[in-house]
Amino acid sequence: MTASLLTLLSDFVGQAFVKMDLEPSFGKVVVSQRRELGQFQCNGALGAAKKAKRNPREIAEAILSELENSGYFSELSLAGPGFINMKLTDAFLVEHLDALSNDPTFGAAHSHKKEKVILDFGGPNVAKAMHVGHLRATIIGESLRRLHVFLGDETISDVHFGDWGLPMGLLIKEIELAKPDLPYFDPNFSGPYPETSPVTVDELQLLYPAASSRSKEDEGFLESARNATFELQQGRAGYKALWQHMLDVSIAETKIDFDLLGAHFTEWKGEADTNEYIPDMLQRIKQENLSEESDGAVVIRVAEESDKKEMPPLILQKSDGAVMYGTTDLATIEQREIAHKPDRILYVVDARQSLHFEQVFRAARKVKSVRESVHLEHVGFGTVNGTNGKPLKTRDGGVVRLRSLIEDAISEARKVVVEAGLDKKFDASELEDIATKVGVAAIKYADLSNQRMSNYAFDLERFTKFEGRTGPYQMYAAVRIKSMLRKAAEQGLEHGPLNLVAEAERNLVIALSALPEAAQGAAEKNAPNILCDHVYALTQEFNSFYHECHVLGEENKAVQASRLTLCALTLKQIETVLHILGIDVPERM
RNA sequence: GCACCCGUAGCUCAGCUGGAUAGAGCGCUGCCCUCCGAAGGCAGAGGUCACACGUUCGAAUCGUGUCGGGUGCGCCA
Repeated sequence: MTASLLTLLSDFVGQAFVKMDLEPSFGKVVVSQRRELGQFQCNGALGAAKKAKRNPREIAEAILSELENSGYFSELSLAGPGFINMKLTDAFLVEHLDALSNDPTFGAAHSHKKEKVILDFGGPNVAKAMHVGHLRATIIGESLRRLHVFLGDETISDVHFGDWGLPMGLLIKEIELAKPDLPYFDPNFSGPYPETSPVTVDELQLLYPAASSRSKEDEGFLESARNATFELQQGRAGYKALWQHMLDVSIAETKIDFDLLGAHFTEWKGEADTNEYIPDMLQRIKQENLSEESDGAVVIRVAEESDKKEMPPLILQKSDGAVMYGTTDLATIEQREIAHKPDRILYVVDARQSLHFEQVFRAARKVKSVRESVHLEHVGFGTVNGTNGKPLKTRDGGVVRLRSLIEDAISEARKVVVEAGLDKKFDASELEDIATKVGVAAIKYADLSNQRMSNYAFDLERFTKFEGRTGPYQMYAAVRIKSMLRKAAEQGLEHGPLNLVAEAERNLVIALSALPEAAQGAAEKNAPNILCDHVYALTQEFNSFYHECHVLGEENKAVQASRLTLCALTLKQIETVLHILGIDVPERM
């Protein structure tokens, strides 16, 4: 494995700072924002000067003379109040890239401390079809999962089904109203219960809204649903059997969506999986005097002296005896700690849940659910709005189903692909594969390239233009390289050692070298948009190169062989990053 | 009322652990396919970084306050 270029340079420049009794961290080198002045820059002299109360230009000059002796740089200059601009020799760039070409992570995993990371994302609910709200949870969560895999972490991903609260009681009672003769409601029925579900997933999706609105009008119905929830949690056989059916048909349905989006889960657990564990946990917390009774409910206080805001307690048990999702979340943390001993648990859930997670995390610390070192984090995200800036709705004001969203994008892609004449080049199945990949890539890139916490407008018309800064733009660049490499192979052209002769080639090498920092930054901040920026900068750099430097028509065989190597490496990196973003690149498009 | 998130070009958004001339896409104006795929490239116009004050040699970035938008605040998830 190889260290990243920027790390190497930063360490090297850092040593020069150390020689002047300054901290090595001032040596931080980044890709230059002013490319005409240099390939890389270091602004550390300014910060160091401030801290040491010295003259920044003098420090920079001393650093510069230190660097000059190394032979790594073809150009070094000092600008403004103390900016150091650097250009590396071609030999240095080539040597570094050679080392990188055998590293599947391009140096990104080199300095990464390996961890065991649990990602909790997806979060579908029984009976409720996945909707826009699940789009971001799934796309961002899966991307973070792939990022951690890329960096060498061990990952566990749990879909964490919403399958245990009041909605279950509401559904049970609603089904009882519709089909009272089913055996599930008869407490004297001794089984066995039917093997097939009495309700289809489509029926469930009608039953839940019906139950929900009924509960708002009919206090008695709500009361019976609460009671059914409690009885379910206590293990009433008929309810449990019915619940299992509902869960099974719901899981089958959500798998279709997750497959479409390429989300991968190692665990299909839900809130209900904590049920057996909860009594002991509550007992333990009570014995340790960490919980108390309040208005008939059992709560755990999580407010702290330093709080600026009001921090309500976490309710462990409602006054009717049933537990809520805060309790199952807490129990889930304990189960994960016992089963996996993770270093990190990430919850990719809507930002509106931030108070809830703060309560749960505080409770987890208070009752020592996990070792202190375990990092618990709510990775929130903003809402998906329509073009009017308000939450996305269908024309008649309903919830937009995730499935229809994806299908719309794919059918839009299908149109574009046909307009481009691809239907004459490829058979029906390849065409469909391409349309699917293009449509899904458009949605994913549009979502991931936003800063996580901001809301964004879902504008399918804009997403499906497939021009400019879009998923398909990146795919197109990759496909074009594939096409070129295929032709080169057909002509028997060999790849060869790097031999940089054009500025566009050097720029491309520099763009390639920036992946480790992008990947690590994305992991630290849980921010896939940093990787979106990186891959976009890379494809742009490649496209410039592509127009300036010909490959197949190049007469100098050494230059041609070098360019083939460069193209292959660029392709590999683009595909690698797109894969982290959940975007598949077809062979042709 | 209190807390959190957001306010950057006509539109949609990056940049926010302070650093040089604030970037991109769309849209707009021009170029570039008798050489590797034009879903592409090159160039141009377009900005009081919501506002005010403060910290600093230096602020879109940090602090305080104001305004505007979104969200949340005990028995739903």
